[in-house]
Amino acid sequence: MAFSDFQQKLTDALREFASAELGAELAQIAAEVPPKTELGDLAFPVAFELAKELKQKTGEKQNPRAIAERIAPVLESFEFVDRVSIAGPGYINVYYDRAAFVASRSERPSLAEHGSAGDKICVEHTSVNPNKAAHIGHVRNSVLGDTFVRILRAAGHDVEVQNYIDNTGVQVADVVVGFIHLEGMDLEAIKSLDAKLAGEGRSFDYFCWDLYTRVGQEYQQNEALKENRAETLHMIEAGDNPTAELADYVATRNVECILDTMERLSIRYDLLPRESEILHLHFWEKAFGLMKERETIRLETEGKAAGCWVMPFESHEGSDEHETDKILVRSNGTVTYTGKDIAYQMWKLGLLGLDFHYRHFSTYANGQDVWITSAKVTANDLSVPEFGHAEKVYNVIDTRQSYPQEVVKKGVALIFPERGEDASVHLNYEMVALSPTAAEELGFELSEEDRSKSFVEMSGRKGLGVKADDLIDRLEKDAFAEVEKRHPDITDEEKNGIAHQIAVGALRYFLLKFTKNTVVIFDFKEALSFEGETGVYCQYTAVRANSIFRKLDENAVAEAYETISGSRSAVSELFAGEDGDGIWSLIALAARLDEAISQSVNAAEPATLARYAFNLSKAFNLFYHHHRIIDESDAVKRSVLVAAADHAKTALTSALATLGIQVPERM
RNA sequence: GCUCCCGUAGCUCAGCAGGAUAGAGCAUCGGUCUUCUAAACCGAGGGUCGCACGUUCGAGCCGUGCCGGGAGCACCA
Repeated sequence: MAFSDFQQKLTDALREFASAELGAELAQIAAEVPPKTELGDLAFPVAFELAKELKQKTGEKQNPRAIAERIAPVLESFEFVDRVSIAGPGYINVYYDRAAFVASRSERPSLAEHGSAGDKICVEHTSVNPNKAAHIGHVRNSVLGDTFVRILRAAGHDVEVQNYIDNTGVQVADVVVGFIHLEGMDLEAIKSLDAKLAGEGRSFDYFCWDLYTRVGQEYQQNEALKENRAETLHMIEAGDNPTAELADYVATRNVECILDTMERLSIRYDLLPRESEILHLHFWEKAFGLMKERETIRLETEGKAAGCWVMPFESHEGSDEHETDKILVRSNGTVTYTGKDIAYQMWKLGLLGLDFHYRHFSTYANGQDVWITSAKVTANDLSVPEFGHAEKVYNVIDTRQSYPQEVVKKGVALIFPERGEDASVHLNYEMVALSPTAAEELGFELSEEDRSKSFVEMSGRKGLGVKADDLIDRLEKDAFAEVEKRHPDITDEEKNGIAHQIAVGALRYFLLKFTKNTVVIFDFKEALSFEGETGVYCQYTAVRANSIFRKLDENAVAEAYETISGSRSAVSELFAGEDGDGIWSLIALAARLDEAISQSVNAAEPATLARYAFNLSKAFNLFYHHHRIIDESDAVKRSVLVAAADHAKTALTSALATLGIQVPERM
């Protein structure tokens, strides 16, 4: 049984007691982890609240300590509770039975079993415009999304991962304009360029990155090119023409490149829904019809938005410059992104009444398949899984898009009030910006104004950004050098493998340690660090733990648990002794993994789990420096130390896996 | 103008649903490797939690006002 189960039982008992004996109905019972191990494993400040409530009821002043005294025996009656103490003005501190707990080997009944079947959750993340290489800002989105997916799965949910491909948007059009009008290329020329780049070890998405920047610069002085953009965008949206075909090739190649980048970080997808299918399979028309039917939108006949279909939006004030309502259909009849997203969200929730066709896109090295949407029915080499039909949807999107996301959420809720606004969650996070120093290290000339700012925003259009693959390459190179220092004897292949795991650990943790609404100001020194609060520190800790078990006999762990079970009183004595609190605090922290995961889920905040992994690592290192495990001569103590290390290792490895961080055999 | 977010140690950030003496990393200074990996550990210094009022037994957290910073309010996404 885990600590979370203990807490559940105790709060239930408390609630019942308060109701039956004191006549107080407690809706929520606060519980907290005491600041120090000596103060117990769980604390209830509930006596303060009860004192207040009883005073209101009876008019008599109540002493919280006296109430706490009455509650203590109730909690003490549980077999997993060793004792209860009243501390300070009336805290009820619960101490678990340490010897009994440590004896139960922490086999994780993987939280998966807690989940109820059928509550499918859909998480959309990454959704990088397929017109250039991914940069560090995109990676924050992907790492947050992927980690949240892992956390949801660890909490027992069935999750489907979607990466939306905006293959018919302005950004793709811009690169297409570059290929056609700046490079003078047709589809065949692009294909041979692609082959040539591959031969030179250069990548297509990097070429597009530079080309996109050039197009952006050219627009500023070339009006004709801007006209080409509008025309190109129109051709791409319409489909079935050479420009659209060219755009499809460019977008698809960029998707492949971006998926390769993400695969380096162990980030994978189930489905790639494309905007072209939203258009061609008439998802919008269907949603549009439903919205008109339910009168959630109206056709504007006068004012600035005359001729547009808009959704009323009262919570935002209008002004001279800004409209109150959100335009979904432009006066020329085309649909805005927000409009298309409403249709897409409805599909995700299984509310649209239409479906995509699907085509197998590729298979990952681990055997997982990725599917992509298709406008046409295709012959399937594998049976197509069911996509969409989710109970709940999380959209991992930059906080700057909060306003349109609010419109989307409201739009869906207005059409399907029975599902409400809760069905769709905008998992928003702040951007990644560059420190002025980092921008200069990338070779960008900064204006006086930029230099005085605390950060510089990245810009795909200006080509200002840290490309994901560049950063991973650099991390792998640095990690390789560190591995070589420590293990000169192993093969390069092994070194590369370890360096890769370290690089991924460093990068993922770096992006997860900040809470979502903190702007990450990217700094090379910090991102490349392998010391202190980093993923590498956590990995190193787990590696240390593993090397203990590697040096122990094969069945030493099983024997340790047997010894503990057979000598309960000696174990209790040990825990009551001078090393007791120290050893127990590690075991207790390891037992809180479930709580860290459910907190992460409830707050939709992966940083919570990242911090937990770091704190557990610190606790293990403290323990490690305090005790010699293998050399311990006292058999009982040695067994407890082995069991404590085992509890910690299991929890840490599991926490790291949930963060998408692997533990190398050595490093 | 309106909406949202932020302000905690020199720097970068945590701080759970309001609870016990406000924490971590980095940086600085001083200690630890014949040992289960020193990518580590221990110690020291460093705080009017932006300011002011209020609610509460109790406020970094809640409310109001102010100051300072950021983002958004497109027929872009």
